[in-house]
Amino acid sequence: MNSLKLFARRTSAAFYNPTSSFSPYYRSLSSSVSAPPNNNNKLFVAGLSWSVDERSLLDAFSNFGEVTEVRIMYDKVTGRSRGFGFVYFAKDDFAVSAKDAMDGKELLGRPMRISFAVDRVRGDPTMVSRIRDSEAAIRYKN
DNA sequence: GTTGAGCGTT
Repeated sequence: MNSLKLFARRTSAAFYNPTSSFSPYYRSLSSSVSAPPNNNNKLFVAGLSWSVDERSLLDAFSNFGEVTEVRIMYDKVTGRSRGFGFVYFAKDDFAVSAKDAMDGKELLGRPMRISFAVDRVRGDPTMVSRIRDSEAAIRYKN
């Protein structure tokens, strides 16, 4: 019974909508005190060409400010790129301007889709807000 | 020699 309710709640669109009172983020929005689900200094970069490595990703993003770390996710067995990665900036402003400039731009022939990274939480599946990043960045500011 | 939406390690 309870597990059924939980399933229904988690699969509802309201659960994933931070503006909904069904969402676990609703309280943090109301109080604007808790940690935001989005990191404004970490970028999630998807749509990467298989041949893009961390070096070329760093080169592409280091013009916008200090990049503290770059990661590309590789397949455990084949060792090939999974086509997405993360870029960590020293400041939020760097990430914001990098996203604005690079989102949709091509790297090695493929357009990158960039958004602000969400924190992965142990256990639960990662929840990605369905609202636009630009909107989220404003909404979750501080 | 392949594929193409996505939110990850210690």
